[in-house]
Amino acid sequence: MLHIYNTLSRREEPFETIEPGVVRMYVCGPTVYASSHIGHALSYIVFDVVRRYLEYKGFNVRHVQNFTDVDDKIINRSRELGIPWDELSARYSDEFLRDMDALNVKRAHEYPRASAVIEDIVADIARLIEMGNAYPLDGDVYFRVLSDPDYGKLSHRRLDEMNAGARVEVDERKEHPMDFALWKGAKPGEPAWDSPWGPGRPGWHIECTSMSTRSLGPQLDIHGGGNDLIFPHHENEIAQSEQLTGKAPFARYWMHNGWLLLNNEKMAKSEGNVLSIDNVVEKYGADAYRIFVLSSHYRRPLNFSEEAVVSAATVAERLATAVEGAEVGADTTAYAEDRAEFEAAMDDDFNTSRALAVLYRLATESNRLRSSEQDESGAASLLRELGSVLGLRLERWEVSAVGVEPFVDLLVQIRKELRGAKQFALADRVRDGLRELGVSVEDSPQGTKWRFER
RNA sequence: GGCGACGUGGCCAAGUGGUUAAGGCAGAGGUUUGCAAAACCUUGAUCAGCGGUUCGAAUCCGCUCGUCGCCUCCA
Repeated sequence: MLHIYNTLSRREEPFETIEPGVVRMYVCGPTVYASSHIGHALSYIVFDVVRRYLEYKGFNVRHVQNFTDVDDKIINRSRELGIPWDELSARYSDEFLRDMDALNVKRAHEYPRASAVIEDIVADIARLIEMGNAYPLDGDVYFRVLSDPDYGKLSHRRLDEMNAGARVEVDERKEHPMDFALWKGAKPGEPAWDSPWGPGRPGWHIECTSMSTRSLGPQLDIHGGGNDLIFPHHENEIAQSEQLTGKAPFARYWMHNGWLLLNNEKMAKSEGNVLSIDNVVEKYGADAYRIFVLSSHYRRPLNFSEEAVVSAATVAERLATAVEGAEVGADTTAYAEDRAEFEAAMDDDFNTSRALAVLYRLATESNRLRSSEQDESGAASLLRELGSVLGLRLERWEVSAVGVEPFVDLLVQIRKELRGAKQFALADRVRDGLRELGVSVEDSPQGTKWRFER
């Protein structure tokens, strides 16, 4: 049985859904004001694997992920660039989807946008005011944290222990320093929507409440996001949602991934130490980055290093080699133990590191059988199947070098004739020359194969 | 100040009370190869330090040292 670590209880809990067989999963999406980086990629790969594994287990997963497309950072950036905010957010949300496709992250079933649900948000805020959980203030609206007796239960902090204003100056007009904005009154020139409290835009946290309840109902099975979202974002979502719907828990399992570090420091735009997704995918390949991410447990912080990703790229090649040319969809019953071990690892709060060890063993097995001229298709098929649960494509890397293939084929054919004539010096010159051009040539009893090298 | 994560062989990383501490990368040796490449086989650690609990600890407790994160920008 699947067990998931729940941030709320700080324990692993057996996974039981609200509705049998159905998983309602909401993952916090990006604020689309700039390119996403490989830290974001880590998070979405983690939740992609969660989804894929749940689907493998037979659950009908309903996966919703929002785009935050109205907020201060977007407004600021659009001013800097002189581009309308909606154009800017559309540009980066499109780019985000392309990046996710490149990483083989399955698309969510729905991508609600904050700007498209303003009416719902206004209605929810009005209701919170009506119930006494929120109060208007000079065109803004704030959530009254003291109205939620459980406030702090996710992050396990108490209001009186928190160091309000540690990073941001406290607005003295608020009733309580931790009260947070549901609605922000617009300053001149800012994007604004009409509301009972004057023109403005939604605060950050309320959009997730409005969107998740509209898309998935008042209660979720899984709510996920990065570690840093625990406080305040998810804490505030819980407070709003549970007060609003009167139903608790808002989400049964709160999952949070650890942070990606670069040079042992948090990867963040403000630190200036970010690597772009397309850059890494192009250089190492999507499988390599996924293997790098999945080789450690998702809740642990992970340090990005050239060496670790290169190592993952080597592994990706090895796995791809092991399934290359093998019959697809062969009988895997002989490998039931390997499958069971993979499932046991994944059932243990998605222990992908252990799960990968099963794939490595299958790769070795497949290669060994093949080289001893036995049928490797069972091992290879299971490797493909379990690999796809981890979102691995297991394809050799190909350059879209349009039109050069016939020339390479010709050179390889000529080299074959030279070898046949024992003209090894010349044959090696061809091979070395091709390698310098990025083409590796491999001889085997079955013939000669060549491929582009990264 | 409050809350939390972590320190396992050169590198990455499982394992959280009990036979020989998974696995991968790199390195070394070997098989194969005209030579290579790919593949396969073999090969290394007593778990940051100190003290304690226990018949028994990497695994529990305490302290020390070190690293990282959160406390209204953030996946």
